[in-house]
Amino acid sequence: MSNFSNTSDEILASARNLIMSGGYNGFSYADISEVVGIRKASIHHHFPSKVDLVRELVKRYREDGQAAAKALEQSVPDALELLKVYANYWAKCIEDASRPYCVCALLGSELPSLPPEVAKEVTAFFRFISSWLASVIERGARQGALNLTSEPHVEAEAFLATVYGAMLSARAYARPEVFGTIMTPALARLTPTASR
Amino acid sequence: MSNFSNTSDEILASARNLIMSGGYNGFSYADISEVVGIRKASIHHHFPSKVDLVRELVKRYREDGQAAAKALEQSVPDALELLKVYANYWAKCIEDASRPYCVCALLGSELPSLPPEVAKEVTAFFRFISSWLASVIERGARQGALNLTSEPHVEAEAFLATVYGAMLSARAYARPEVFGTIMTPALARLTPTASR
DNA sequence: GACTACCTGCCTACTAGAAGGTAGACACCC
DNA sequence: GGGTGTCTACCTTCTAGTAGGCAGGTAGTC
Repeated sequence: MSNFSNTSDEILASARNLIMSGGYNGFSYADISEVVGIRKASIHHHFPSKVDLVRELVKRYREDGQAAAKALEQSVPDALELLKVYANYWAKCIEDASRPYCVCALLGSELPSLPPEVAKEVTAFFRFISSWLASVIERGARQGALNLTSEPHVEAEAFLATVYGAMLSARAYARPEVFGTIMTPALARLTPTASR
Repeated sequence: MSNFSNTSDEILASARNLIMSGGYNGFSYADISEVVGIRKASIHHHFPSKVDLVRELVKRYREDGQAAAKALEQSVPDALELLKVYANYWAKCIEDASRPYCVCALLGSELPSLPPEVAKEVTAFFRFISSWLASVIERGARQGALNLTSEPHVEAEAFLATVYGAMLSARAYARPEVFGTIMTPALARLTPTASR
């Protein structure tokens, strides 16, 4: 509560960036030490093991997501608008290359080879994000703000899959705009016919 | 051309399985040597470096995909049916856990940290699969076998993203049936209204 | 105020094991 | 005899992780 520019936060931030580009086995304590400007041993002081570090990282990632979701629901009452804001968040991240990939998308695909403690957190992230989207979509359907063709939870899974698939495509082709190309019609499909 | 049960094929097959679960940095020559029952040095005889091994692996993966796509187009003339067969191939792979993930999906998400030679092959795979899907969808639209709401190449990107996103979700929740849950409505949406 | 004790964050120096890779020998086969 | 496939033995570099020391700050006690 005293130190302003917290070292352990810097460690987590650089680990996040490194995972974002190469996954769990794609970075080492040496990589972090170079970025943060600290010795390897000092990282172990903050996070005794690599599992501790990544577990904490994913836990916070989920908690931050949960807080952002809550804030978003209060500031954006319209469900369709909310989904657009969510999609747009990723579009911006990918386009300006600031956070061009979701940490959990990468860890999720590596899931079978991840240490179980980390895998648990990653699964928890996906459960959160999918149930949040389902609740948003369910509410939107009740209010007539969304045009659904399936059950809300199915639409939520489809929407999530589209976002994460679009993220992969944007990366695989090295063409950030692909994300928008895929998301625009996906959002149009959810727009009520009256306002279309 | 002489050896029946080719050792280098066995090496490639086990590398494929290992990459499928943990990505490029998630396996080592020692892992392969255990599976194949051969010494590390013998693997270097077939594939001098790890880059050689994975480059060849992805190249063949793409070539096999191209051959399968060609064969599929001849045996399944209807575009919608073809997309169903393609989706069903992955559904089966995920459900019986034989090949529960696309090698290139994993390598694609790790793209920025991959050796450039490997990255090139992975990008080539995505370019192939997306242009193949676009051609199938374009043909289907011309023949009235598909119901499109966007340009064929946009529909192709959306379809591909859905497949790969659904793959990730199935893995992230450890629930194989999620793949089908997402793909069924996606395919229904492409079905012409007359036959719906 | 001074002494002691502890805590925090960082350091140097080190370890064991795993990583990718090499050198060279042996056996088999055309 | 030359090519192919395998082996043992080895190398270098990187990996996560440990041991122990030191500086600076804080808190308690006389």
